[in-house]
Amino acid sequence: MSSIELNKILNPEQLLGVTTTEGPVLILAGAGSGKTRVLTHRVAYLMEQGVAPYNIMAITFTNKAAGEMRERVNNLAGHGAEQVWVATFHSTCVRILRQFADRIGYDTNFSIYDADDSKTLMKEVCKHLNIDTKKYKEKRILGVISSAKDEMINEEEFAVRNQSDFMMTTYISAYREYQARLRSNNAFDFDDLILKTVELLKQDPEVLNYYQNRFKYIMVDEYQDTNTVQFELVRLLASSHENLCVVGDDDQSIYKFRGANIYNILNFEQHFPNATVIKLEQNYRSTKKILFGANAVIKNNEGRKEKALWTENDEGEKIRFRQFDSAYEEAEFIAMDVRSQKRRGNFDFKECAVLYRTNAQSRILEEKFINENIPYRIVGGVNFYARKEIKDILAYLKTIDNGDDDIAVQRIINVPKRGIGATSLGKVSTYARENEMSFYAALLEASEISTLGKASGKIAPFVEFIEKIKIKLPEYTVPEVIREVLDGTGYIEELQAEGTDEALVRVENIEELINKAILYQEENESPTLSGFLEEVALIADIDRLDENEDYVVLMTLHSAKGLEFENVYMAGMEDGLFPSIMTISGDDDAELEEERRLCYVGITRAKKLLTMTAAKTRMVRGEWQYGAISRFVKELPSEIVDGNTWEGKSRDFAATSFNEPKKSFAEKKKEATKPTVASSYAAKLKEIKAVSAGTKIEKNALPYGVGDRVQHQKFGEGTVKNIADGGRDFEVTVEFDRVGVKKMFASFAKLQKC
DNA sequence: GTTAGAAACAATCCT
DNA sequence: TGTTTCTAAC
Repeated sequence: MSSIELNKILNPEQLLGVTTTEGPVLILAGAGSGKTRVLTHRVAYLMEQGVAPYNIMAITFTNKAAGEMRERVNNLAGHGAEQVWVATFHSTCVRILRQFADRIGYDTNFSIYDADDSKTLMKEVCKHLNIDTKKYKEKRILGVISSAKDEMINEEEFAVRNQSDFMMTTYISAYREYQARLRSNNAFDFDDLILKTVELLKQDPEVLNYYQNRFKYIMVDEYQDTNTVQFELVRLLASSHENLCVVGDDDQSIYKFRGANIYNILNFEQHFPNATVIKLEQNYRSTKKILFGANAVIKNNEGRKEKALWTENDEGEKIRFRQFDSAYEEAEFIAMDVRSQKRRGNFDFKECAVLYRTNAQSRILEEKFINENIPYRIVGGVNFYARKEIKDILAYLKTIDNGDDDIAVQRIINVPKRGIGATSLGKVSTYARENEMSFYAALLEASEISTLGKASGKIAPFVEFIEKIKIKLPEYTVPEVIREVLDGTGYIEELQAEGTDEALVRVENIEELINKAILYQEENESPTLSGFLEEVALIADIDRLDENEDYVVLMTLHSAKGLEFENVYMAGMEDGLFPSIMTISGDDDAELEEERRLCYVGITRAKKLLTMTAAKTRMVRGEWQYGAISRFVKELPSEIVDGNTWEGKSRDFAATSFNEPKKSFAEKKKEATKPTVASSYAAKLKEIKAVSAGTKIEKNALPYGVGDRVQHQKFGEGTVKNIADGGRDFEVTVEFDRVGVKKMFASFAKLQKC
């Protein structure tokens, strides 16, 4: 692709961003200005200029962004593009550490601890150090440690800096002990992945040299979100060639709370005095009215680089605003409006997104979406991989993979119940500490531990079970290891015996984990257990979104960054909720400005239609809360807003055009179906065997038939009247005891035989 | 050692 | 309101 051709598909600023390959470049890319397009074309352009793909690196924050970039680069650049290093910060560091962690005293098959594991470890630390957790909450201590790590302060440095402050002594010792235990468990927490990589590069010139030579051209996406230690990582890698291109938007900096340092972008030109600065100000995403609203809101912020986004797009519809008496009605309106938009052919479900400030708001929305039988997907809240059943299975895998990981071993030694309680565990722990060995190593010698008595007999079968799998590990695929664990523990059977809705959802989640493992096994050239564990450890909920399926997405405003939707709802636009109470009550303007940037991010997600809603009352933590209309709503110019109740009498939304006409129930149900393949545990096991045998996966059968009694999450029990094959899915007719006859697609209804 | 039920407590947003 | 931790009884 020559620059003449590029000329046609890129505007002059974008073109400059693509072709300015040498030296530091800062691209200030406004929302919807085509930054991904610039980055991907830049990679292709570099390759065309003769740069080896092997020497190009692109770093993002989420796997989703990395995946998209990878796909687009592959399409654009073709052969050799797969050698370009496209990865998130965290997976980049994991890859480096898997290679060289032994140089900083870890084993290369280390575990990665998520927030949950870290908390468990911190509890042990507090207990060991006799820290009063009423006074110093584990979470608080972890927060202090995490912030320190973001600022590149390790435990020694932390001690030095705070030695004169006796209020900090507890934190100092907790940090020390926590790190010591991570080390002996051969584990890194999330922050460590980056901090330890930076330490490795700093203390080992050979390794630094190796990567500096490899990464001759570096690109960083969402640069406004980088924290101090991430900046240092990038700086180290780029310091020999200085071909560093960063792309970001200071107006979309919304991660101060996790250490993002906005000065990384604001002071880029000071860090790199010879930097080229390029501004992308033409927006290709939103209508004029939406963009006008976004600009009007963000201009109330002071600490920002001046820019003026503009667009050639249509004028568009006004931004709708509606206030309701309760959050209940608000949610109902959104669900009905989505339904109505779909019915009128305006938007598919997948073109709609509901954004909110706090995860707690999702529950009531979810309820209404289920009632309306609208397919939806909630992003965030409890991360899929943080669910109990998933973590249990993963803990087994970690135990098999890294026996030094005490947290994993202790998590599952008594799951399912083996009659090994806290007292026995304490004895094993003591023995392990006295003999300076890992917990698992101590378990192997359980019969030698005199204090244990007959409890050692209960430990033996567990250890034998793990050892048996370990021996066979080389011949197993990852899904097979999971199957061994499930078979050997009876985990699924136990859940099925329980029979509650919740237990059955857990079974489904395990099925999804198996699916993930199958996919991993198929798509990787050299699949390993460590590799799989690493992949799932770094997966964020947002990464699981699939654009091919037709569902409405519900998520926080934070999760929405980087995404775009035709039709966007911003729910809960109330002072006290958004902006949140702590930013209003505190007198820190910077915090309010960050909330405003968040609002800006929300508005600019919308392409065609934007609707803001508020509730006068909502239930928060068990008590009713009254909220005035958000100040951000009032910052919108009234001429582009439809339904601005704050300026006069409230308007009845029922009288406006999006009130939907009556429709039959059957039609409604039909619209809310989700075309995926039904699944069952038995079918999943069949898949595992199929994959292991190298054969094709077949379409699954349903675990119930006509005449069977089934259970639905919302509608309760009923009898199956009919099952029709609808191509990719089955359409099931059920007569429910409480709510009558309903037709639904099997994969969406998630019916369980009872 | 396990379990159920009571009491305490919770403060956004996330890799 | 929803979740986690504590307590008491099996």
